[in-house]
Amino acid sequence: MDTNRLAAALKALADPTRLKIIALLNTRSCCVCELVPIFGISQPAVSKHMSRLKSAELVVETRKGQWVFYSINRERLKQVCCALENLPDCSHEFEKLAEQGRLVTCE
Amino acid sequence: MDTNRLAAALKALADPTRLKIIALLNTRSCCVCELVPIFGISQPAVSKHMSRLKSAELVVETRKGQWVFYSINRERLKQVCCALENLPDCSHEFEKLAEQGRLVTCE
DNA sequence: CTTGTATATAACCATATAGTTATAATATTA
DNA sequence: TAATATTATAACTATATGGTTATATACAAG
Repeated sequence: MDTNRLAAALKALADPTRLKIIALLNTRSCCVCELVPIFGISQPAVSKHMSRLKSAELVVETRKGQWVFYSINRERLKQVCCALENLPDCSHEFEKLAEQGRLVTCE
Repeated sequence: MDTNRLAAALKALADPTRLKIIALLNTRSCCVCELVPIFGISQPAVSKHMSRLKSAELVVETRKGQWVFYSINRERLKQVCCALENLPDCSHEFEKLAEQGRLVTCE
């Protein structure tokens, strides 16, 4: 996963409400109307959070009658963790700097 | 690490520029004047990014003469990964919902 | 077909964010 | 001390974000 994609996924996670939603879904799938009383924010606010998490592929939705159940995408979450633990090598950037004589070699 | 603190740390990481800075520092410590030509943004912009990373304790600074070298705080980054991999248990929230008769038990 | 429940979307608002330029502060060097 | 280089801060701007209310859509049950 390149840094741009990783940053986008982290952005989806980098909000206290969405992060707790992910923690909740890690325990059990649930629907919007269950999340509303937990967070004390409006139903549209919860829907928007779910939409962001869905865009980041961190959750998947399944309609069951009038309810839409959201489940965590553990694969994706694992990918994010792995990407964070295995940051891309950037030596080439330092080589470029060296070529340009911009490398600061201190002491 | 509670979800609020984790969200704050993720926010610091959830930006393409800062994420790449972290990747660069993972290869080698460096100073602001080296980062400026890499990203092609202004020096104050880089300084602000470093300030955010420092606030999140993801980097530490060391002044060496006229330069300020920034190094990655691998411990902290590891903490973030671990926290993401071990999300807090939220069963109590579902128990509360059940008590309130708000749990949606579908099918 | 109408009513009620659940969810999504639209329009809006206040605040946060990532950049800019200008300037101040810190350290080196002549 | 004066001049130069590096970094940080201040003030500003445009855009993104997280919330709101109002409304539309989807499904279930009379």
